[in-house]
Amino acid sequence: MEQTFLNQIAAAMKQPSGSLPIYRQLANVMGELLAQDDGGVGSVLPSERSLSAGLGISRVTVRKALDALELQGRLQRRQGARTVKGDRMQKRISQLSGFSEELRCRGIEPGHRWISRQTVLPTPTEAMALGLSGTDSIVRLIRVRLADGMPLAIERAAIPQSVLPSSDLVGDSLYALLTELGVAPIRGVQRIRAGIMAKSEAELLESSPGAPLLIVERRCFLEDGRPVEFTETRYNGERYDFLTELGRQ
Amino acid sequence: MEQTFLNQIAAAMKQPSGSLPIYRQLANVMGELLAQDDGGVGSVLPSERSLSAGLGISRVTVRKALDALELQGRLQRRQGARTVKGDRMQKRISQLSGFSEELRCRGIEPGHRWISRQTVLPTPTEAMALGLSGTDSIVRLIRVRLADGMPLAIERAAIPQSVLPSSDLVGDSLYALLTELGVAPIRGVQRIRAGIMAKSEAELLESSPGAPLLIVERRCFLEDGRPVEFTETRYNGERYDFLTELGRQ
DNA sequence: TTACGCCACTGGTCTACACAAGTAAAGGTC
DNA sequence: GACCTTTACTTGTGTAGACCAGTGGCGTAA
Repeated sequence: MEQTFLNQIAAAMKQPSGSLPIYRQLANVMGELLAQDDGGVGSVLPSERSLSAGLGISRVTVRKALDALELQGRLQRRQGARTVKGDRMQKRISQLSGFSEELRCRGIEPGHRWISRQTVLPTPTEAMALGLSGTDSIVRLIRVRLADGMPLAIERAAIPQSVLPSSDLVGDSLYALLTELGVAPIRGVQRIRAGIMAKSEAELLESSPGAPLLIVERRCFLEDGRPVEFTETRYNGERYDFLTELGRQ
Repeated sequence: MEQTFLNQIAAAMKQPSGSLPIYRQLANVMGELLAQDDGGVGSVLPSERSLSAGLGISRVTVRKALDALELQGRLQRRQGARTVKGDRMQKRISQLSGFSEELRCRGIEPGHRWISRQTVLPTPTEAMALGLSGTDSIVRLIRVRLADGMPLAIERAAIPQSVLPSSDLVGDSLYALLTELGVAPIRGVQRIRAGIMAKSEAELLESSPGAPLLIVERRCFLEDGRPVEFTETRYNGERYDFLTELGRQ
């Protein structure tokens, strides 16, 4: 087992992969093998030293790759004992991903119904969140998000016009468009709170006034700190919840 | 500035701190200094090499400490440019910490009022969450959590009796006790959802029925996967919310 | 058979060095 | 003054080697 694993890694590492650092390549390759591998939780992996020797990579570099994989929960290490495969298959909510992507990961077919899509001036809240003056236009997108055809949430997104020139460009996936434009956000902060459904919201969500709402506000940034998006999503509290992992360290 | 910063670190590092690895000591010390320091975001920190030389620590070790701090968002690094102070002062919810600790970080004085504290048989939900049979006893702790004297949440914790022999041992902080017993949890999963306040809950929280609730269920484990704690906390949705960071990578 | 201790091996920490890649400021040229 | 080049310095990546501490299997002694 160990030898085959090592050979698989060696083979995969030989393929050119765009001049990534070695430790990152190794983490990617091992991550894929861990995902494919049928062996359940607890499968034993090659030791650091045999990886180092077998791949011709220094042990320090191997450890950097393993550090990353351990942080992701893909493997478990214990001093003195062998490194074994980890158990976290679920997505962490701390990942930055679009609504559709997240739902598909849960095995649910995402969808949406547009409520409005226009270029307007921001509300004070939106202007504050995006660091704009009141006279800088934004693109505001409001839609009902569907899960397997049922209304799940009301989403209200604001993007500076300097980032997204026109609301007409937006198709199904906002994230896909932002990626295409080269302004995909990579950092963000998120606030989660509870609320009560108003009558207008209850109609859109096919529920009843007074039902619980899970409200998520999200601000996303580019690497340089430029704000890209401010989104408020009001989930039907009876149909949705969040899973978070609480971390070592 | 740089020299004083270096001296402060050197002084703090001299104090014994329980045989932690050097890189962890350094990360802690620098973390505290970053928190105290009045210099705003962007303050320049000493270079890796000057830290290494000034403290008599190898650069690799210094880098491990800086890696940890960067991961926490306490500082920002850019190849070729100097390392500067970061902007995240808030705690990440993905940290595993007790209620009191978390509130103190927000500058609020925590408190609690016991409702009950007993050794009983688990409910089916608790037994499932803790991986127990229905005949294994648990310690169940129910209390109202206070923030600056105001009721903030109702907390209901279940701990296997094999972990916590008696409910009498529990004082103010459950986490402090678990740490003392050597069974402090280090991993966990958390579910966040919304609900509506019932009459009995509204009385305890000094609110009114129908108000929003933020419900957090948490399962915590030891390193080896042994469950330690299952807690449901029902926060007053009008007085509390969660902040999460969404992550690069 | 059981208990203990040894030992090979594992991951955890640390050092010292080297080169690559990026930044910013000093200095010169026009 | 505006612009470009040089240069000193920064962080990023990688290597080789060392020692420590914990694990688990094997052999030996009770």
